Amino acid sequence: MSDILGDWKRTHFCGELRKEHIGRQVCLMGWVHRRRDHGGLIFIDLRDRTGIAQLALDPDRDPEAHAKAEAIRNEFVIAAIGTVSPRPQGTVNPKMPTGEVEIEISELRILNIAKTPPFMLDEFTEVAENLRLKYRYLDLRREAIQKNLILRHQVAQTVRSYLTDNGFLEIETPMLTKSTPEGARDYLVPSRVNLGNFYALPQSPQLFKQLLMVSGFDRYFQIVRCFRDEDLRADRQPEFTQIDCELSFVDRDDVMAVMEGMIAKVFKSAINVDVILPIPRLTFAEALDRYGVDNPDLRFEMELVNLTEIVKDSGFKVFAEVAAKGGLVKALNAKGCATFSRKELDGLTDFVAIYGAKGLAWVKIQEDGSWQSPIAKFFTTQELASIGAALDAQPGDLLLFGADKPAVANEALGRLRGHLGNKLGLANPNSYKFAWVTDFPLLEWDGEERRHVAVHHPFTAPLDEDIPLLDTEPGKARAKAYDLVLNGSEIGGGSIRIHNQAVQSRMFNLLGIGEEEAQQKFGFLLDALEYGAPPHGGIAFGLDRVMMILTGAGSIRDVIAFPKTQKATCLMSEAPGVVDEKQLRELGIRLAAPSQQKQS
RNA sequence: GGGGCUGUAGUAGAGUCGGUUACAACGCCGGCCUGUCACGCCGGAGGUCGCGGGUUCAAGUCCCGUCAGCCCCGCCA
Repeated sequence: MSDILGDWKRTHFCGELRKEHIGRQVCLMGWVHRRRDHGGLIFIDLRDRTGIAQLALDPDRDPEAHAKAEAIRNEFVIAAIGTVSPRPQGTVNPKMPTGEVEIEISELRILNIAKTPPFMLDEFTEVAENLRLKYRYLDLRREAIQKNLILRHQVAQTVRSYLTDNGFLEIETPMLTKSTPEGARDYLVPSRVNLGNFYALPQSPQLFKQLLMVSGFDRYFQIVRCFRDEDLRADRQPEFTQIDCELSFVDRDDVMAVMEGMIAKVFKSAINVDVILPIPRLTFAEALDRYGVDNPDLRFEMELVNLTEIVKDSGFKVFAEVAAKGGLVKALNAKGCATFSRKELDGLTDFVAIYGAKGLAWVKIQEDGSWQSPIAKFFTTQELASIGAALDAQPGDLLLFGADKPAVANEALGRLRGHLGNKLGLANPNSYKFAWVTDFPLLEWDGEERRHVAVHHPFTAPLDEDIPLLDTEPGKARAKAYDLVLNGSEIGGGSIRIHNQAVQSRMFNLLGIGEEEAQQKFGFLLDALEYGAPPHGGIAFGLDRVMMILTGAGSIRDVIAFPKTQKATCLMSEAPGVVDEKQLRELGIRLAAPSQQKQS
């Protein structure tokens, strides 16, 4: 049924043919996107990764090729030789880049037939994602997702050339490495030659890149896969890609300056957006105060306002008690939203409840300036005036209040701010607002484990002026850490590292990692720090998240060729799967009782 | 571990208050058609209503459970 390729050589890609090619004899190869059979004349839209070209088969001109074309169906793989011709007057298709020409086919070869695909591969058909993932190789033929992956390649190329131009060396680090405490759950790989021992897949090449600095490579980068066995989200996959960088003899400003240059170059080359440098900075404390979260969407205002001082002595017990217990009373002004219905307000209350808020007080400012609100009656005229002034309340505005422990009040209102920004269309999808967030706390108290844990990671250096705090109030020490935030998404983060063995040991101590454990888990790093480690620091960007923003993808799966489902399975390969008893025996592994295993 | 949404021909959907043979579109198959481009016209085939149980004279529809996909909380240094 199908023909051999023979000695045919492709001369052009489908999407590149233009008026300039008229008169040329060309040989195209690709997939049949669509066939239009007029009884006599047959048109075939031939597709490859560059686009679509129209093949014209005329029974009068070449009966043999035309007869062959009658059997052709969608997604057949064909090769065609013909002459690039102008389309007749009035039949030019301005919607297609190749719409001014067509190829008058003289010879046709069917290189492979194809079953009818389980779903249409055109740009119009919405397909359930589980089906797309099962037939991923077909889904990947579709233009939208091909464009994403092609852009991803271009971004990777831009990154490589920028970093190379700036003295970075691309060096690979192990995939089979050692499990370390702290951080995410590891993916483990059993060792056959060391029965009972396990490698861990890297959560990031953190320790190795620091050791490369100790080795004197000065600047390192890697576009590298990382693995974290945690639950998935729309922007989180168990294996994901980092643009991982480390630099020697630098402080924070040096890292941020080099890296924002890279980001600017990527955005210019990928989507022709000019990133204004330097990227503005705000401290973690300021971000929380003004936006409630450490990854604010800066495309719109609607900042949070702290009303704790104004309401702490008010007659509204809910607010007064929160203030008395050290909590926060904050509010935001949803401009022009006094028209919200009761149902919409309930929806907002449900939304903040997700983040632990027990309620959401509201005030609608009426056209006559009066306050419609269940809580207005609890405040004095003076208090109302102060609240109104603090929030710049105007007729038609909707004021929304949260009162809780600082963490809950900030997160609930901060997330509400982001939610409203999207709902009200304040977040312009064509706008790109970057910010560095700096001065993160070094440590965070873990109530469950009753110990401090590192906010960034255990190798992050404290601010020089906060080092004395490590002995007195470690929880107040700030870190030389920085995140790059874009449109409400954290796209990168890094820090200056501890390069002094004594400080690193002290850090482990603060984290409740004993000397023996530190030696066992991180001994090689501690040793290395004693052999002349330069001051160094670095950063890692989430390439997948960057690509989501550059492509406008709603899901991380749309920028990854073969992604996993929310349950971390691959619907195409059906990974993970069971393995032979023999394989397990070689690894010295015996499975727990079947009742403890997932049925499959 | 928890909350929510979805599941009906190959695809994406409609299906009212539980009531006749589950509907139209796209795709597919056949026929016709020499300038279409999401071609058009005529005809045809195609269904375990995710799966299991229950209520009922009667279930796509109501109830319970379960599976899968998605979104979220926890988790993700």
